[in-house]
Amino acid sequence: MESSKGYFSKVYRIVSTIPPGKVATYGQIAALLGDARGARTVGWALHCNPFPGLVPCHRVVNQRGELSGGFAFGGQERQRSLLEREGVSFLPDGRVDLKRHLWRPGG
DNA sequence: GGACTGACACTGG
DNA sequence: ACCAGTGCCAGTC
Repeated sequence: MESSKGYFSKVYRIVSTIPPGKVATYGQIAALLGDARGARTVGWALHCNPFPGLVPCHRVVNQRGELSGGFAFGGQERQRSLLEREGVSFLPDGRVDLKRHLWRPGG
């Protein structure tokens, strides 16, 4: 974990702290890292996600509640299925209801 | 050291 | 609320 890429490891750690049934935005994770402007780097770190299963990247969505592309876990449907199984609700638009499932650190 | 890339966020219209 | 443009950061070539 604590490899040369400390930044990445931090991302994986924070993402792994996201409880089931909740979703966090890249900006939120970046803010926890201390770099609210590093939202892009966070997404990239998840792309490099060397530990799928250990890092629930499927719980990480963008500010709009949209899931990642179709290359994440084998398709958006795969990601959506995982979230639905955890109790996450989806809007008719296919987006996550951040109003109900937005992860609140400390809350 | 410089340039390009990438699963984003913010601001303005 | 949405779309388009801009800025940020770390990693790789």
